[in-house]
Amino acid sequence: MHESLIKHFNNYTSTPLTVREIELIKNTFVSKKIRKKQYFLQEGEVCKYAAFIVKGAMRQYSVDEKGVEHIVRLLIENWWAVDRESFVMLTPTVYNIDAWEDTEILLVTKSDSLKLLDQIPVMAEWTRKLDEHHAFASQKRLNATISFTAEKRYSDLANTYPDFLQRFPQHMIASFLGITKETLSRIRHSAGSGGQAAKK
Amino acid sequence: MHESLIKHFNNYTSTPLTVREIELIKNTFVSKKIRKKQYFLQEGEVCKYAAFIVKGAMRQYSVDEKGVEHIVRLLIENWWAVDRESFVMLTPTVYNIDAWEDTEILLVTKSDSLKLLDQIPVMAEWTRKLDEHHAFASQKRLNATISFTAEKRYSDLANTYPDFLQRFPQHMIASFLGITKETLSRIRHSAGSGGQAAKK
DNA sequence: CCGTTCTGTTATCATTTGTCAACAGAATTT
DNA sequence: AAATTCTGTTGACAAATGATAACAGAACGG
Repeated sequence: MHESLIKHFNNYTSTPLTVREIELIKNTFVSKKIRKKQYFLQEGEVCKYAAFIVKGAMRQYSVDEKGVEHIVRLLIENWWAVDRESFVMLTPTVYNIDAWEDTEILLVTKSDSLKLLDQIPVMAEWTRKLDEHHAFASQKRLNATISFTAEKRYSDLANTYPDFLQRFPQHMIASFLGITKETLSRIRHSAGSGGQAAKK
Repeated sequence: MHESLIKHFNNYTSTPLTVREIELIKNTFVSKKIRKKQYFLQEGEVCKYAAFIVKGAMRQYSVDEKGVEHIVRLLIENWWAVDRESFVMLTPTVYNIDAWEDTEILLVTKSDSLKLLDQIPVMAEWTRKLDEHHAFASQKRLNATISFTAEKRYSDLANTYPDFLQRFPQHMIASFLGITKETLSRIRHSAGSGGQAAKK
């Protein structure tokens, strides 16, 4: 069950984890299952856990005054479900995170993650790499959002994360792109070129 | 000249820098002046330096096929001008960074920054804090971009970074917000409520 | 099995934003 | 001082997107 997490660590570091370190990690991360539509985090709470997704799919979103959901992240296997600001600063979150598929996650608290950071030397490198990775992705997405048309953003998404289109319904993809589901529907049917419209 | 950089370091760490460490930093960061409209980085280059802005203002932007500039970041004193992906991965950048005011910066190369990371223990903490800070800001901006109207984004900007409105012309603010200058002009004049339209 | 919800599409109309063009005052350059 | 560029505004029109509603098949739950 922890195998994918170990793999994930090793993917981001130059030195593989030792047996002892692996044991430490296995003893620290707690496994949990979340059913479809269950909340992992709700607006107003403090995000007490960071969750590594072993299997399943989740989404992170805010809700505006009109009750409309705005999805800021879609999450699948090997991604982390966490509101980092709330997790690090211990402030109430403005986001909700819930499961879209039945999901299996590995939980760690802030204090436990800090302990691991002390006990496992390569954790520092891992954290840095992951942060960098995250910063790159954010920068790209921001640039795409202000520079590209909705159509281009959709085809980018289709190329970069084709899984998303299979696993999340269109209205969630639309929300993630910052457009309505009707607009996405039209984009898909007009600009059939890049779209996997007819894929079954 | 390096004072603001030292202050900046101490702001992000729990332990102040020692005299020796301060010397090290002063010897590593190279001062440079850039005149208004000069490039610090051009599309296609590798971003060899990270630049701490001591005084002045800069902007980072991409240019699309039609030649339109899309500003992804506006930068002033105590901010870092760098395309992190290019700097870290040594890949060609897709961005341009240039000076909007005559600007004084402190430069560091990747290898020098890694040396400092070895020699100064609190640098690791500093890096982490800065990355976190950056991640929080990115998340917020992303959420704002997909959730809020252009009008709300503008008033948010006016509240969060009032300096920007004074120091950058409106067409840059507009580009930064992902709208045209005409739209921004109209927003400012209709929704006078939150706007500092009449401020001199 | 039936009713309900969910999902995606389409149509119509309203709103927002973009595009193009013209303009005027300010700032800059020569 | 004159010419040029920069900046911000405005108008008219076009294009993109949103809002609302209706619809139908799929998936789901009792």
